Amino acid sequence: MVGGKAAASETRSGRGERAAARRTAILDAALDEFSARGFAGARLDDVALRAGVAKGTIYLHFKDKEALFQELVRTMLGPLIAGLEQLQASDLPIRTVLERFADLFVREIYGTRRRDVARLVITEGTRFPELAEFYYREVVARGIGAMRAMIKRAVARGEVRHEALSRFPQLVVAPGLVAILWAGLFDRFDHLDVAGMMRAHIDILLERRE
Amino acid sequence: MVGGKAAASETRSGRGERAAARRTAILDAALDEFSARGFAGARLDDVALRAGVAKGTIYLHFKDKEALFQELVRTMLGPLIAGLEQLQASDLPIRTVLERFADLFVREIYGTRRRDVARLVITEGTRFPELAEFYYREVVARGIGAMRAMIKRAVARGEVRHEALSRFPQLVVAPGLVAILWAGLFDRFDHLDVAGMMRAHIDILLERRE
Amino acid sequence: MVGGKAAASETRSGRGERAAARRTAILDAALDEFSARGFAGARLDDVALRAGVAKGTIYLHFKDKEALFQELVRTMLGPLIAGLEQLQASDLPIRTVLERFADLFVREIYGTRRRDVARLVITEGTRFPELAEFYYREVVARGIGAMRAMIKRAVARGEVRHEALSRFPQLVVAPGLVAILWAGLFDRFDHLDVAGMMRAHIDILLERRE
Amino acid sequence: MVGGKAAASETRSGRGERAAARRTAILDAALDEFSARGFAGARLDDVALRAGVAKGTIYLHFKDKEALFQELVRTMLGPLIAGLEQLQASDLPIRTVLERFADLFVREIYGTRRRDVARLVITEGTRFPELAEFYYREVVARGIGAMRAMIKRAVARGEVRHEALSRFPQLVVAPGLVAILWAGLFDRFDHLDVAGMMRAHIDILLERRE
DNA sequence: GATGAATGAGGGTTCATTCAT
DNA sequence: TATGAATGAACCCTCATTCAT
Repeated sequence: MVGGKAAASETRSGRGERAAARRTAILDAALDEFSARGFAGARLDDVALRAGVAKGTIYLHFKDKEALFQELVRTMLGPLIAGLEQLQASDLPIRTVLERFADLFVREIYGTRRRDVARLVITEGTRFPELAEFYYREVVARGIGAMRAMIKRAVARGEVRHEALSRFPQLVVAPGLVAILWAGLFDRFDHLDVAGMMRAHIDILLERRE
Repeated sequence: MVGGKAAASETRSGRGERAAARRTAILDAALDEFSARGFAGARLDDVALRAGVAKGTIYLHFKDKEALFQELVRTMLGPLIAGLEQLQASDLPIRTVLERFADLFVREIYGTRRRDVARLVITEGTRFPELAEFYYREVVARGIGAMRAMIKRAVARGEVRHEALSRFPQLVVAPGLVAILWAGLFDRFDHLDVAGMMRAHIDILLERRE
Repeated sequence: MVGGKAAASETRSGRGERAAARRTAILDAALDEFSARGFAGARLDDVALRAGVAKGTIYLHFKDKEALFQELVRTMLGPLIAGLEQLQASDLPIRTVLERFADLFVREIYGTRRRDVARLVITEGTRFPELAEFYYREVVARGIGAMRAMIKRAVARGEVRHEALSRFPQLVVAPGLVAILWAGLFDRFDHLDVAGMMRAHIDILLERRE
Repeated sequence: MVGGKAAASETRSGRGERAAARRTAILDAALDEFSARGFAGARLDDVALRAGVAKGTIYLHFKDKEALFQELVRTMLGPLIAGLEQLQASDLPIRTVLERFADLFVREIYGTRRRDVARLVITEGTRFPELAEFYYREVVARGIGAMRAMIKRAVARGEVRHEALSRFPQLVVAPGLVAILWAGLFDRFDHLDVAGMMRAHIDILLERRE
């Protein structure tokens, strides 16, 4: 993404710009390597090679391997957290909310490299207890809470018939997890039409029959 | 040398019995360590310590670290594959099948150490392409196929209204995945009633309302 | 000192014996390297090479580079501390005490590898504050105290005329320091007859004229 | 380019003056760092930080880390060498010479940063053979020679009774070494009155009793 | 001259694997 | 068979040195 050879043509761009580009290149490369080999299995040598920088350069931007990993996650998933807040407040019909949610998921996570970051959170979470805790507090607990509130309202309005769904909002997001894991493990054998699956899922939750 | 000094202390249990016990102890210990630290992060030193054997002993039973990991998975999940076959043939009502399936999952996977093995397959699958392929072929493809066949029959019988479900049997097992991942990541913050969730899930799929 | 080739002929010697021999070989090699290059400059690779072991073997015996250094010092100078206690109690004529002291120094420190260890304490002490403190408490403070007590007694008996000497017992041991430092820095240019210097020193302190 | 934009801000102080100030700042900072961590342990990053210059600037003034070290020593101890020559020629009473010598030591070395430089020569001398050789030739050999000559004269005059002292002039300077080393290692535990010790030392050498 | 980002060789440490006992 | 000391390749990280700006 940021090639060494391009330096000459970048004469114009300022120092900070180049530094940011390098940082991004390192994060990109790190995502590739962590995804392919996991945190412990990834080698910073390979990250550097892939990013087109020297090994030492990584340490100009990140304190150590763990910081690189954590910043990778924060940088890429952080912005999504803000987006979550809006859903909570919305008073739209539940179908609209779920469709937007599914659409957001497919376009902003499943369809981007964030999918791999999410996979990393899932697969490495156990080894980074604070990371798991952070995501529980900032994303999961809030998301589950918001979802539960919306479902309760939808039940009250008669939009949702399964009252039990409010006790297990996890059921709403379960297909998203399956999509992310399937992509990493089995998509090469059998491609999964995630958008279609999400639509079917919503139809089932809301009892629309074909 | 055979039948030498050690004979007296071997009393009843045969050599093979002791060897098997050791093998099991190593697999048990390996599961603990791999679960806690991942494949790359686990140390055979710790596995040996936990198993109560010397480090070298591991190599008498397993070719190397990777073989230990693969055999751990095969040993613990293998028997389940056989069980899967039976479901396929059954001609019971879909609700009964799903309830048995959920029950089986909760008792035989979620409630046992197999849960951790399943987690390992999910979290380390990417680093073991053949493992992923093996599980795709032996478990996932077959399971998805069987599930799809059953759903189609159920749709034909009018037991299931959502025809799209047969296109995405993944939706049926999605909560199982959530349960396994939740247990490893967030259960310490917020315990999940998995059996309850599975019941709610089935009710939603089959449109029973409370 | 402990050659790898000799292994075959050591079949008889027990495991612990070999381990001790290796430990000694590593300490020997470490002393050489630390003496030649200082703590920071010494490479464990070279220590291992010189000791005839693999680099990893060092870590079977010592936690890390610093522990190796500290144990080197403790192992080699520790026994001397015990010897110090005896001098304190003695009621012999001051000349006898000083002569024995000088003799002990020349034979047990200056004439052995302990000389290099002592040099290391002096040259690296600043970088190992606890080491410096340990030696201050265990060796220097006690030694100075014992020396002062003996000098006071000697002054009272008329064996020593310079009462100020009891205020600065450091003057008694100063030539020992010079000897140790001279050996490391200048002996190759100009050999110093340490035993002779110590005799002259005592004569001066006790005012015997030739 | 020469006499360009910077000219205005340079007002009175010439370019050379500023360069010299920088050089001095670097040497000062280097002394601090080398003293605290030794040659190998000191980081040029820290030297630059402490000197208030960029890391690269050090290389405008010194070829490399070793040159910085060597120049530090030469710059600070060089002037003393000249002073040594005078003593040799003097024909004053030995007591006067020794008192001046002690006074010079306390004021010009022990009481200044030269004390730390001297410590460095002692502690790092082994790792810089040419430095050790240089100091042997320029300082030690000459100093010892001058001292010996003076002592012989003093013996001839009857000022000194211990003829052996001329064989071991090291005994005259030994307390100076003790002072320098004590300052770095133990002064924080037990302060040493160096001036008092030097006076006592001279009294002992010259047999004045209290 | 001055800067500080970038480099990459080097070194401490870990750990899977081997093998003599 | 079982052991665990020994090995050494591999990897993270540091830091002296360079060089484009």
